[in-house]
Amino acid sequence: MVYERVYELVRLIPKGKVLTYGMISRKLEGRLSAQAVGWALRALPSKDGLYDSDNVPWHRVINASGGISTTGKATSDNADTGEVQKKLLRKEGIKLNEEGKVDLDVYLWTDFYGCDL
DNA sequence: ACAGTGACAACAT
DNA sequence: TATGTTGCCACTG
Repeated sequence: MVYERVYELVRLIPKGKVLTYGMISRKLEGRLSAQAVGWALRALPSKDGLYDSDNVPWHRVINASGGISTTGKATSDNADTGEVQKKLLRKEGIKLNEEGKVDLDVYLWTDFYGCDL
């Protein structure tokens, strides 16, 4: 399953850093569109074995503007994901600006392109 | 096999 | 600056 590549990548994000969907997409070199990266996380089970919300820091993945995309459209097992994500980010020391966005200049995981997978 | 369904991004008004 | 449009592609039933 291609989604698992995304999960593996997300698992490598250091605490206190974030990545954007587009960056992950580019890292996977066309295997997956930015949108598909989002779908992968959307499909991430809350607790179901190898890849779940316990060992995949999905909250460190945000959109190109540094914002949270979950939009409250969540499924039954992930209701208020947007708020949860903000909380988790703050817990890791990531501060959000007035618009509730992450400051990419500060928290973006720039070494990402140097890491291999 | 087929259609519906999405946590996005880049570009064009 | 703010919307609209288009390309995107794996997963599920």
